[in-house]
Order: sequence, then C-alpha cells, then structure tokens
Amino acid sequence: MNQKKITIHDISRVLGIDSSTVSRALNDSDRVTQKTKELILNKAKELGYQRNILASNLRTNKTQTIAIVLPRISRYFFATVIAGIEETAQEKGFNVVICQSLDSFEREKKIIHNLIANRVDGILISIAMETTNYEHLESFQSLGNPIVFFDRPCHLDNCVNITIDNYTASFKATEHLILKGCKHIAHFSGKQNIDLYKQRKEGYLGALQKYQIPIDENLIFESNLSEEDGVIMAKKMLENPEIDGLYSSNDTAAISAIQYLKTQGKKIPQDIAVVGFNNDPIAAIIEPSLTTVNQPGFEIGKIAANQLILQIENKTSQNNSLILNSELIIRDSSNR
Amino acid sequence: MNQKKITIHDISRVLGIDSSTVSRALNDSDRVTQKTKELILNKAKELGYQRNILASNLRTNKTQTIAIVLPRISRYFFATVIAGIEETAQEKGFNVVICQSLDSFEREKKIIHNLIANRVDGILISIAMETTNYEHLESFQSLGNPIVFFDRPCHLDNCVNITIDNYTASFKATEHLILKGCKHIAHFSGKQNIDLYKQRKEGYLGALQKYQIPIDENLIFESNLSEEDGVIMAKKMLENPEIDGLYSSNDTAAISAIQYLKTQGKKIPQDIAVVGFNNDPIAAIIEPSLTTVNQPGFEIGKIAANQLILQIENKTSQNNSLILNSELIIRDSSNR
DNA sequence: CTGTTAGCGCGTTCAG
DNA sequence: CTGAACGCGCTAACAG
Repeated sequence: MNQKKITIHDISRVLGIDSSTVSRALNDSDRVTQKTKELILNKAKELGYQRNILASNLRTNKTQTIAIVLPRISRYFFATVIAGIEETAQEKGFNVVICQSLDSFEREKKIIHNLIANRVDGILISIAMETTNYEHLESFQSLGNPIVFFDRPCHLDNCVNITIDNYTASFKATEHLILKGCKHIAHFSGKQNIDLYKQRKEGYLGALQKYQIPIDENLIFESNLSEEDGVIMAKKMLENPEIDGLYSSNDTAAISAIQYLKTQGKKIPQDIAVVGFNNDPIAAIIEPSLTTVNQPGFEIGKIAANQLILQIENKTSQNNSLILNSELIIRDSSNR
Repeated sequence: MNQKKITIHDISRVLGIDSSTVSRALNDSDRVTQKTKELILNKAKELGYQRNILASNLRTNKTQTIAIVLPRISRYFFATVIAGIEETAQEKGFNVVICQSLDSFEREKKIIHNLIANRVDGILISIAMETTNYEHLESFQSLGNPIVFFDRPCHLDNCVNITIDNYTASFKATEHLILKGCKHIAHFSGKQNIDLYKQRKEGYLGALQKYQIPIDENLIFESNLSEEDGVIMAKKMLENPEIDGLYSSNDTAAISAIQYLKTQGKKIPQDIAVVGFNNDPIAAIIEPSLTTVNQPGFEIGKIAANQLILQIENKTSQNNSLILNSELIIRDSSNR
C-alpha cells in the first residue's frame, strides 16, 4: 500500500509555478508558453504524476465515458458492434461501459437512470424490443447529452440513427432465392412494430412482386425469432410441402429451423434453400451452404461512436440517419 | 436543459439542519435519529434530490464499481459468468464494467491501468492466455483493492481463485467415452502452461489409467483450441483410423472438428464418439448428441462477485481457492 | 445525536 | 501569459 499521490500542487510547489498553470499545461491549453509546458510535463512525468480522474470528473461534470446499451452482448452482430465502438472510443480517449437490457424495458430504464447518475457523456443504444416509451432517454438528452441509435432506429428528436439498408438487403436476399429457382419462399419475420423487421418484410415482398411471384400470407411467419421460434416455424413449414425456399430475418431462427428440418429428412439446400441474416461464424460452421446477409457490425460501431463523440466534443446535436450498405454473403457452392 | 441540481445544502437550508447531518441521513448512518432521517428523506424526495456520485467518489476515493476483465464477452461460458456477476452486483449496489482483453497481455495491462485510474473498487478477472507477468495486477492490489480470479486461476498472493474441478470433470468425461466402448480416445488439449488445461489433461490420463488403457502420446493434440485448430486436429485424427473417441478440452475446437470429420464421411457418434467442454447451446444445436461438461458460469459469477464485494466492504484480503463442481451433460440418446 | 470545520484534487474565473 | 482565490458536492474528523 505505497500511497504516493502526486497532485498538481506538488508539481506547482517543486517548480515554483502556480497550480493553475500546471493544470492548464497538463490540459495542453494554449494559454501557457510552450517552454513552461514542457517544463511542467517533464516534471510531471518525473514525479510519476497521475491525474485524479475523480476530481476532474467532479469539476467538469464529465467522465470521458460513453455507454453502450444493447439487448445481449453475446449475439455475434452486437459483439462486432462493440468491437468497433471500442476501437474508436480508445482512439479518442473515451472509456466504454457496456450494459445489457436483455430486451427488457424495465431493465433498460434502470440502466439509463444509472448512466445518468454516473454522468456518462453519451449513449449508444440499440433499444429493447419492449421499449415504446422514451422518457428515460429524453431525460438523458435533457441534460444536454447526445444519444446515437444503431441497428434499431428510433424517431426521437436530435438523434442520429445508424442502420443498414434493410429493405435492399432483404430484397437482394429474396431475389437470390428466386434466381435459384424457388417458387414458394417462406419468410421468418419479426414483430412489425419494429421498423427494421417491417422494412425487411417489405424487401421480401418487393422482390416477390418484381418477379411476379404471388404473395401468400401463409408463408410469412412472425415471431421473436428465438431458437424456439425457429423450431415452431419449421414445424409449420412442414405442413406446406410446396415451400422450397426460406428467407429468415435472423440467423438464430434460421439455424434452429434448418436443424429441425434436417431431422425431419429435408435436405438443405436441395429441398429448401435458405437465406439468413447476420453473418454469424457459427452459421458458417453449422450450415456451410447457408447464404446470409452480412451486417457490417464493426463499421457500424465505428461510425456510431464517431458520431457520438463528435457531438460530445462539439456540444452539437444532430438529427439525421446514416444508412450503410450490407452485402450478401453467398457460401453455397452447391447445386441449387 | 432544465438544470435543477438540488444539493444536500438545499435540503439543509430548507430544513434548518446542517448539511453533514443531511449527508449522514442520506447514507442511512445510525448516528441520526429515525425521526430526522425520515424528515430529511421525505424532503429529499420532495425536492427531487439526486446524489452527485462524482462528488461522493472524489471524497471517498471509491466508485462502487467493480470490473470484469476477460478474454471475450461473446463466448458462452463468459457470457453466463457475466450474467451471474451482474446479478449479485446489482443486489449489492455495485456498478459493473466489462473489459475484453482478447487474450492479449498488452491490452490487459492497458485495461488494468485504466481501471486503476478510474478507481474501480475491485476486479474479477480471467487472465489472458499470454499473461505471465502480474505486475499490473499487483499495482492494483498495492492500492488496497481486491482481485478475484475465475476460471483461470493465478497464484498471486491475497487472491481468491474460483474454478471448477477440472481434473474430476475431465476424468468423468473420459470415463464416459470409455464406458461407451471407446478404446482409442484422442484428446484436444490446451497450452500446458495454463493450469486448467494441464489439469484437464491429467484427468484424461487418470481415466485411461484407471481402465488400463495404454496412453498414446500421438492421440494428444495440443493447440489454442480455436476453430481453425479444430480442423487441423481433425485432419490429424483422420490419419489414425483406430481413433474411436475424442475428448476435447473445449467445445469450439470439438465442434469444428466434428463438422470437418462429417464432411469426410465420418459418423458422429457412431464412428467417433465425442465429449466437449462448456455446455454451449450452440453445441446442442449443431450436434444434438454431443456430450459436454457443463461449467456453471452463472454460479461462478455469483460466487466470484460475492467474494469480491465481501472483501471490498470489509477491507479484508483473502487467500483461498473455491472449487465448484461441474456436471456432465449427456445428450446422446444414441446407440453407442 | 447533531453542528462545525476542513478539505478531496482539480479547473476556472478574475486580476494583473 | 501567469498567479490568487474560489468552489464543484460531498463526507470525515472532531467537538459538544
């Protein structure tokens, strides 16, 4: 427990320069001569000075910390987003705290209030499925702090939304199946109150329309897209032997459906061709022939963090949407 | 930006009670009458008082925050540990920050220094594979702060280690294969400088010995247990057609090996029976018959967090190891 | 049990 | 460009 706490006053005393000047020098203010700056910085290094972040936080009412709030850290897409955010945050000298909402509104609310109490400077969030009320986020904003939404957009004022072009991605994914010769393409869809799932469904419908394939509402299965939902929907699919294609709005559900269909003697992709969403490496292991839409999580994370930090540093608020391109990863070398 | 910052002085003034008493009341000190406590708490609620954590942190030089440092948050086992830690931390009123070392020593060092600078009260860590030098952790300790190791133990003084009984788990896993009739059991092993992999290898050897199965060093494959390693090792396995069993010290490698073996015409588990490690739900999807050792991540997380918080609150340091039981999850209903 | 006093370490006025 | 002085909001130590 060797307690050596060098403060700016120690430096100040040793050098005979006032502590306020030391403070300015340490913050690289332009109101200090280059010469004295160097003098101070050298002495600081020599004495092993380390700024007391806690004191600095109190004084500035800032923490150089941004928060990521998302449903689950273990999902591949989110894990890649986190990696992207951490990279740019580190570059810009920001700390990152990660919080899981588990798609629960109550948890999300608690998290935000905690973040407010801890004075994080900004929030990057993919809102919980359950969330339809945004007061908690507004109260964070009302303190003058920026919020950036990623993946799941939100039409709150003065916010940036970062998403991929879900319509086009879905369109291409469905088109891929059509060009493979599928005539009866099922769609695993998510809750329609979430924009992103709505857009994906529309992309699916758009592709069918373009190729003049009749729309059959019985081929559209709406769920939370969990593993269990995948099995449930696979069972429903088996009731309709005409189905020869599946476009799933999410890999998790697609994968468990594929597994179930296989146990029931279906061949993938010979009997049923599948396109999923999110380029999860696990998907590649399970079903090497699975075609998926790749969401560029790392880039999304970097861009989102950049936007947020820009707003924090300039104290500006923005209100725009950035839409990134996603690509279709086609793995099947197979004959279909 | 409605800035209403009620402080204890506002409450103090309104009530005509000194601010220090207000502070004590808000901290539920027993040095304040129940009556005045209520008075103060009510007024605080009425005025919408919210404690300024930053000021409190500065004054106490504490943050009510603990950090989790681990290789990768996306691994199933670690994700469950995080969940366990978050649960008990929340109960005890601690914040949690999560940091990924990506198994890099340099990153781990940076993280720890950052945590020191940010005055976290304690660290829960599963050290990076690369780490062999512990100065960064010692400097955290030297500030009087506790560290708890989980999963990957570390023989630092005054630390708690929380692990499962890797020897017994491996012994049972191998025994399971032997009882299934396997005679030539391969073992995917990790780097032997890590205790846990050494213990697992010893468990494997112990089981072979008990059943008087000769040990063949050519059946033991040492690697980092990545997906790529799984494929590499699967190829080596194919060179020895006698192999009828595989005990892998990690699911990831086991899974990719299984996938590869299948593409080469091997039937699992008829030709080669497999036991993996970590009860990852993905494993269950990919290979429903896979037997795995289940590591109780959630419990490990809870126990680890409890230990750490105990030490933080009592300012005591401990030096002991807790070893939890793990169980074998046998999924194969198959005929082998 | 409560009030008084005195900072925690830093950043930011305002003079000069 | 630099120094003096003050205060962020809270809590610890010491009285009484």
